[in-house]
Amino acid sequence: MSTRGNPINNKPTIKDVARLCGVSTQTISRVLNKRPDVSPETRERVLEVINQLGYQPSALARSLIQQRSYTLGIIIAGLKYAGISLTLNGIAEQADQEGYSLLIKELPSFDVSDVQPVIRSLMAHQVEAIIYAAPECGNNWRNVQSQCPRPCPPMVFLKGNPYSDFSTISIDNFMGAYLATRHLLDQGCHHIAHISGPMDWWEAIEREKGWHAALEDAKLPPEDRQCALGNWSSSSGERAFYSLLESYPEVDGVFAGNDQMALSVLYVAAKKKIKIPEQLAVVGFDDLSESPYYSPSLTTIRQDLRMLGTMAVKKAIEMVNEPVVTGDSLSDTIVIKPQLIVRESSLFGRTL
Amino acid sequence: MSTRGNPINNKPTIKDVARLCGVSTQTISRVLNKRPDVSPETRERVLEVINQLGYQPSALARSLIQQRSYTLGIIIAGLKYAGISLTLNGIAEQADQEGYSLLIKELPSFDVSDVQPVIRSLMAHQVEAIIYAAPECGNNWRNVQSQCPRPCPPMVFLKGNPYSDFSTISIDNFMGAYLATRHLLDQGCHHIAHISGPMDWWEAIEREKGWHAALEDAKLPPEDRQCALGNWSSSSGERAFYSLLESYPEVDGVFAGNDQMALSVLYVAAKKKIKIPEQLAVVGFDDLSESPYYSPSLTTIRQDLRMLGTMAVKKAIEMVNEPVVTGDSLSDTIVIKPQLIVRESSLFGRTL
DNA sequence: TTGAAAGCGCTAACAT
DNA sequence: ATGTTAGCGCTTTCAA
Repeated sequence: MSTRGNPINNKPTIKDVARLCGVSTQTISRVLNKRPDVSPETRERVLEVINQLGYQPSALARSLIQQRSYTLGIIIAGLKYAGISLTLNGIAEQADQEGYSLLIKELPSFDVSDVQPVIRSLMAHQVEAIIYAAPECGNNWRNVQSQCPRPCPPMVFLKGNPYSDFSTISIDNFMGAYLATRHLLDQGCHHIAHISGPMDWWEAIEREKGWHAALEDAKLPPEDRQCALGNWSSSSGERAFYSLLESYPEVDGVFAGNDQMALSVLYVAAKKKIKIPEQLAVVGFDDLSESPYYSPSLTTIRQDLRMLGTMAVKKAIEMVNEPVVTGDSLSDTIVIKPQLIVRESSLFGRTL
Repeated sequence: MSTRGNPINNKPTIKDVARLCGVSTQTISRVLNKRPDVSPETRERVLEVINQLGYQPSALARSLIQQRSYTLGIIIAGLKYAGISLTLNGIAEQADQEGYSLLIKELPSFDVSDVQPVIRSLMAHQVEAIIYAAPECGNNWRNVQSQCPRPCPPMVFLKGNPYSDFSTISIDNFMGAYLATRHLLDQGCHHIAHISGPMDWWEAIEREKGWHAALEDAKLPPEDRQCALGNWSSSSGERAFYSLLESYPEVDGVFAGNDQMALSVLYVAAKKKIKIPEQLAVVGFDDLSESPYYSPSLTTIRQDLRMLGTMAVKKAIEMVNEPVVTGDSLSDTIVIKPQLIVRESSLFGRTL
């Protein structure tokens, strides 16, 4: 027994609406797409039936015939860490505003060697563009480039090297680190250590470079023992700072690769009765919403991760609508400037 | 001019594969769906062509004909706050494991009165179930219930009252708060204050109730001045604690509604030279990954938000596959127990 | 202003 | 073991 035409059990289709209105499905389609060539009376009757039936056109069928899905594919990693959710916030908001839906995939780790399945799954759903929001680390970006089946939808890469041969949006990590270190120098620090992120991450590398460059510019080229490795987590930051106290006991300033690791420095310092900022000034990176409330409040580098997401969506949609490109334009590379936020953890004997 | 059959410009379809193999599309379909009734040689040839063409079946077309999308709709809110991303992490992982895709919508605020457009958009994409991952506050859950067009896909609600008439998965906030307060009493506190979240949030209400109940059970029924209102943010926690110091100067223990607000208590205490835990014991709620590194490390209530996401997906898929239900089973209501994590902020004169 | 026919890419049902 | 036909829900093209 067919239940077609039974709007009680099944979701109504365009046919149900047409039958109830006594017109063809084309007419319904015209009303749905706000075409002008429908008589006002017909239009009104159709709209009424649509409303009464609670009819909702199938985005699937529409995508299939139009070859447009109005859907973006988002690839992320590390949801359990801070940061990505802010970017996602910007992405979701902008996508919604532009009438796009979001298909989201989370990678099991940051540096996945085989992303084929993820990309293919997104492509199977006809996403019009893909935003690769996992930061560049190891070969992950290049893997994506080489593994993406052609023809491949436009892609935007977030938080990595501003390569000129594809679309990227990045934060200027070098500049952020330089600002942080420069600030410590300005505060009178002469022995500035760095707790870096994993050195296969582009962001960690850039931050380390920025620190290095600022010290060199100040004629204080750093030695290896001034830099300790973390993995972004607070516990790794704790270990890194302990090793720094061993390798570089004269340290009077620390630039940590992120706020979580900086927090551990504050924690260990409190334990060891090292006075902050008097004996040790500390600067982080990220400006988490809690960092103004660390004890002492944390000087840090603010990066607008939300805007990163907003811009990514804008860029992606722009690429979708762009006439076929031959040779990417330079404007495909966007770099966002970070900002120094000065708080108590770095202010020697002064007040804010 | 048609470019059909030109696998260079257009994505290859099942027809392209069929033509190149010299068989019907049906045979290709059989291979794709791993049906047994294909000769080994044919299968092999088909697979080879598929590979060579980089052919990827259209999930859209498949969803349309099968009336199954293998897609879940996720509704979230407040990505910029901590917590939801962990749940999303659990959701994404479990969905991936079960072969489901995720269509995600973020609400502009927690308590949105008109969710129709969001639900309709998800339904237009034929999602098989919807996970409403925004915590219950105000009338948001009831609004969803009443506004959802019928027939409506199965829905799972996260972080709210365990209503028995639809599927919910919640943390036992009352128990968490009770544990926290009980612990403060055990530590010898007699003047235990509470910094609550907004009182139109179910979670805030439950936590307040748990605190209240624990004090009553200890024959110390709290007065109004012992409770201050926050909005989950650190800055609101700061204001709340200042007002508490006014209204309830004898306070010797604080149970804060979340870790961010607890952090502010530590911050203000440090400023005012209030010794923690000697003069004031503090307990938070959430167990953020940073809270072991606050100064002092924060005693808190751990809730497994990641598992919440995992269970939500399992439940949603279960409901999809469930034969038509008449009267929801009681097992639709799942409550997860939280756990007390004791750290320095509440340990009077003892060590861990 | 409206309708009929064709087809998007795929699969279910029935043939052979 | 394979092919044919029909159709998912919609829009495009063409005709009336």
